[in-house]
Amino acid sequence: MTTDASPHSPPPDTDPDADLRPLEIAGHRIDILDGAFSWFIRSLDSVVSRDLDARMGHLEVAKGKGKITALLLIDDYPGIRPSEIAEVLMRDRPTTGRIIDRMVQAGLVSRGVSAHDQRAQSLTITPAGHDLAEKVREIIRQQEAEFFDFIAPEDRAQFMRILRRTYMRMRSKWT
Amino acid sequence: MTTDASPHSPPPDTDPDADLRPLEIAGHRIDILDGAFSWFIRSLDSVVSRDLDARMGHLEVAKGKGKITALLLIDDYPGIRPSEIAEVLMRDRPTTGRIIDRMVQAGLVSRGVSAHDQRAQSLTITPAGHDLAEKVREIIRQQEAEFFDFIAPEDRAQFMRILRRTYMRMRSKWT
DNA sequence: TATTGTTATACTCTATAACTATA
DNA sequence: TATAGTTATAGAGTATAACAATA
Repeated sequence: MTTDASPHSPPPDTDPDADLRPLEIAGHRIDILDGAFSWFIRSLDSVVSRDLDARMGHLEVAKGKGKITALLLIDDYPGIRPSEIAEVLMRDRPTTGRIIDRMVQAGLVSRGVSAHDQRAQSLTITPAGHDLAEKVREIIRQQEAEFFDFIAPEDRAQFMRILRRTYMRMRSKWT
Repeated sequence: MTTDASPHSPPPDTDPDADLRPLEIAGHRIDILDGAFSWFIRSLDSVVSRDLDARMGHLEVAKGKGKITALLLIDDYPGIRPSEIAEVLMRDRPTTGRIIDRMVQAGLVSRGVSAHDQRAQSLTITPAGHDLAEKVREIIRQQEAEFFDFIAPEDRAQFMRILRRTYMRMRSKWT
């Protein structure tokens, strides 16, 4: 474990018992919440999303969930359908449709009709959309490197493994 | 696609390499997103929050983040101040104030003036608020037991440890 | 009859800046 | 001057049900 002196060195994490102590904030123990997976996941989400919004600045896809994923999917899979995007997002179709509406209006994506099914749409990226996708990918890489730098190197692989597992299992609950 | 003959059978959980394979959804690999902590945390949040909302039904504190935490804090710490709640929530004071407004209007919480500082408020729970807090605690316990049942027993302690660490480190970023 | 996607409605949360009252 | 909290405003996401068109 390196002790690379960071400019803003965080509180001493040298205490091996730190992981076992009850959480204390503003002088109050957060007893009930401590121990609840849901509370941590929801709290983490707020902070990560706020940081991401700040990094996205005023790009078309800032704010909310789903826009980034939808953009990158369309960029990677020309002809993908809204319902497929909805499946990845675990959102309903009205919500997904509105996300796509925006991107079409912003000139990032264009809608076509699927060759195989007249009901379905075929989504493709525009040049402007592709440029944005590249920018977004770079921002995500930066956030991973800069924002999550506090995750101990020895924890990274394990954290990612558990997150992936959790995500895949959650999908089955979603139906 | 009509060539959708590919078997949909997801990887059996028995496969030890499942953790290493790229994620595939709706027949598409989610390459760039796979590997990003932010994406998993944000996706997990959506599902957990939706499940929680469903369990909360039409209780006063359903939907959104912060209401549950605020209610439980006030129930546990009579006289707590809005700014302390804001610190736990990692939210600004306008947002926190509005959460409290609601609870006051719903008769769950009452506002007083701090004995030590005329500027500050002293929040206390009402009988109705206390009853609700008890219900909420039970719902959270149920969700932890039922919804997160898919987290492998051997992963639980480690996942919680990493989540707690991550949460505490994130606080320093919040400022 | 089931599926793909849209429309309409009503309810939320969020961010920012400007304001007051007290310390 | 700094802190505690409020008000005002503008912008966005969310859930639900009902709808049209195609399979």
